[in-house]
Amino acid sequence: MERKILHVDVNNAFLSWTAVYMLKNGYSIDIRKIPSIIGGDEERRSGIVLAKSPIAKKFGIVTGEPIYFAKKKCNKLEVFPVNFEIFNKYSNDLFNLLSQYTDKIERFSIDECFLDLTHYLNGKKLIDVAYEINRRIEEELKFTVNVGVSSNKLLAKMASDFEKPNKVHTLYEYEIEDKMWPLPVSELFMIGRKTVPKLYNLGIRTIGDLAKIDKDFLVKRFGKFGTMMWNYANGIDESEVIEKVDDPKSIGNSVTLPTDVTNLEEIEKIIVALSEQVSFRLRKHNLIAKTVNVQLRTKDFKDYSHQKPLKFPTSSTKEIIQTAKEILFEMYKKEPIRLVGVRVDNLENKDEIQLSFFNNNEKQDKIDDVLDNIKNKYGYNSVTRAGKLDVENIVKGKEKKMKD
DNA sequence: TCTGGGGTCCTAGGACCC
DNA sequence: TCTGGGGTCCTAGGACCC
Repeated sequence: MERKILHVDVNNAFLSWTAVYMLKNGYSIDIRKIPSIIGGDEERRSGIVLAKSPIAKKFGIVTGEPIYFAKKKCNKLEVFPVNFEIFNKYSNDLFNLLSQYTDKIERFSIDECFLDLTHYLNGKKLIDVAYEINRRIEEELKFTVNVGVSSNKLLAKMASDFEKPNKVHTLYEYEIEDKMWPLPVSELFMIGRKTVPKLYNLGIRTIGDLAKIDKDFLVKRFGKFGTMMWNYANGIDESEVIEKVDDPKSIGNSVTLPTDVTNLEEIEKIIVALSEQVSFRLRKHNLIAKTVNVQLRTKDFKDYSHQKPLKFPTSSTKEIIQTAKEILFEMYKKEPIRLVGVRVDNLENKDEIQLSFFNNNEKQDKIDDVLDNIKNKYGYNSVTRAGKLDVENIVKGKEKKMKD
């Protein structure tokens, strides 16, 4: 039986949400209608474009490029900061509205959802529901979305990417040849900047070229990825819309440093602050980790990562800091470091882990517990170790609030 | 005053075992 | 007595997404 799938994608999400928030709080200009971007902090060396207005786009500004370049393309460009508190609120508003239509809904990212309406249409037509959702979001939430309509997730997602903003598009199987095959192969989901040149070398320029090439040839050349590319180019995708109540598979925190650092003790302090944040989030999910991973990026953008199993699965701040430090000492080669990251992998539910494998250090758990409660009540930065304020500022400064 | 930060998944190659 | 080979697990690195 053919499935009834929608993909809902917020138009210029970060910029639109910031615009809605500002208008609501008395700002008279709609920043969606001027040359504007949402960008990182240039002083912190995280100055890249995260979202752009349609007018900014006309100046040739692209997502991901340095703000410095963007400003050169348009000298009237207005730059607004990131505020994830606002983004999460509007993301939840969107999700709650869409949840009225089906229980089978997947939050694919902060600004995208898949809906499976196969058993939830109650006699309505899928396309009518798509238009209704499109209209209701604009009226009730004051930002716009594109809605893609099809029989699987891949096609619905490709459809929502057609003409923007505020549009509803279908991409059914019988439309693939007309609507999808003429597009450049780079437009296909999962074909990124490294794969495009490889395909070009094989004479593959459009999604249609990819669809028509011999599948076995692609599989020999690209393995599993070849199978996936070929299936996608032919509009084949059996994956289910999954309501993701499931736990994360890894939790990480990384930070670009205001200046390159070569001093090991400095990097160590950063590692401590990052580990604290990671283990705090781990406990929030009631998870324990089996592996710790440390990432370093050198000043010329070379990334290194090393991992190490914890002696026993844990969410203890002390243990995670300890292991992260050991990894750092093993891997650090006296180079100038631009970015430092800590992440935990191989996560398990704390209640499900076998007791014999779980070294239950009640005293340490109690300390983490007390500090977590204070953080939950008064904010993450309310608890700070003596002499660590500078580092906290670097790590937490990323999340600094947008002041009017 | 050039290049974020959060993730997921895959793969090549080495270690180790029988 | 020159060099096996299959299976499994682990690690580092890299691809992609938003």
